[in-house]
Amino acid sequence: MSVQERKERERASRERLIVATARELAEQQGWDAVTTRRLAERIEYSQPVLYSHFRGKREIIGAVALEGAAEMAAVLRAAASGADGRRARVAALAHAYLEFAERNPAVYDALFQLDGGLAFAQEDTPEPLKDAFAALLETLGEVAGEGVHPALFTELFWSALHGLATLTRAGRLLPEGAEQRLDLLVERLAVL
Amino acid sequence: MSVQERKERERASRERLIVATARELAEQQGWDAVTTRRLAERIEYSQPVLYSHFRGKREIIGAVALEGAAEMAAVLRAAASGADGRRARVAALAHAYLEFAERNPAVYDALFQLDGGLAFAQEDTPEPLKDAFAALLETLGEVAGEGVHPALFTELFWSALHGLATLTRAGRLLPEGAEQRLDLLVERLAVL
DNA sequence: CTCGATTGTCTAGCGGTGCTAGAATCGATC
DNA sequence: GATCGATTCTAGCACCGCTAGACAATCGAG
Repeated sequence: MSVQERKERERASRERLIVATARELAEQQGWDAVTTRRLAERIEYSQPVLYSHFRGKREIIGAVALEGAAEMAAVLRAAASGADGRRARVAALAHAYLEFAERNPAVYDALFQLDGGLAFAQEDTPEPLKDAFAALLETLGEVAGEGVHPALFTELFWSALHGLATLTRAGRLLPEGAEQRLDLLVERLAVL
Repeated sequence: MSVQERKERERASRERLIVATARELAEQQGWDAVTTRRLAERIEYSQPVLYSHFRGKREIIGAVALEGAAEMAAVLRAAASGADGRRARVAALAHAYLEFAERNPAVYDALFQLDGGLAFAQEDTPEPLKDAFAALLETLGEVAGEGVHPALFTELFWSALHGLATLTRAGRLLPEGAEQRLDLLVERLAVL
């Protein structure tokens, strides 16, 4: 059975290559540039090979999103654990979130702007997505305030971060106010 | 010169028809369904006619966005002026914003999710967009709090609303918490 | 009232997209 | 080394945004 195992390994490796290449191409030239033809060329296979791994382009986006969610969760936890005190932790978390969005725009788009065919806020939500939310919840749940459900507070705080991330990137907000907006958000929304 | 005037009127009327049809089609079946072919067929002209009015599809989206911005500004002002007291005004404004986004998803997408080729937060920003922001500012500027720049506070509050609007529509937030999230946002972020 | 010029609109087609049927090739097994 | 199943490729579909060039309708001058 070793032959079959080797084939499965190679297949899995090729799948990782597809996802990594899609992500790389998207970060370099935007998701519009990620066409099945270009992607196939970059991995040095023909187009139909992509469809033996994924149902379609949407699923490839979804795979990038899942990978990104796992990374984001790690980044958020690292930021939170590197700060002392509630206020500092929340500020570090918020800052890390926006920085992740800014440094990985294509991944952020895959997660929240594009249709990756992923389920959210329900039973069959993939684990990495639930975990990324959990990472937010761990820090934000502490500052929800009395009588406020931690998850609901986290949803609200997250929405604000998401709004800042997307509107900033779309050039809809004055760039010089970024830091002040973030301070204000932490100071006002969180019960410190 | 009456002939020329009539032609100009007819041309302007056809342009309105294009924008209205694009909007209608987008609300009915989503922006993906708004193709130049389908749009041309609906207005009973051939494709190239669209390009005698707009540089391309992006500009048509932009036209829908501008129309939507004007409507949104009116809706926001109406909501704010129909409430007494700061707290009620802010709550009414926020509620009206989210309701507009929910009831006009295609217009909201044209404004903030899709590329309509419009400038933002700078000199050459079209008037309706500046005015929609102004409508927010009129109510929110009052509750920025001491030492906080009203425009910056408005940007933050708007970001939170935008995040709630987009994440809600994408099914990323638990639907039953909508009202509570909104209450919390108003209560915490605004200085009442 | 006719005729040429101008304006307006359409047909047809370009290069691109996501995706797939069926041919061709590869490679493990006998 | 031949066979046969799994794998990969070639070629093509219907659709996309957009445009060149043919055509028709309209206008102004004689």
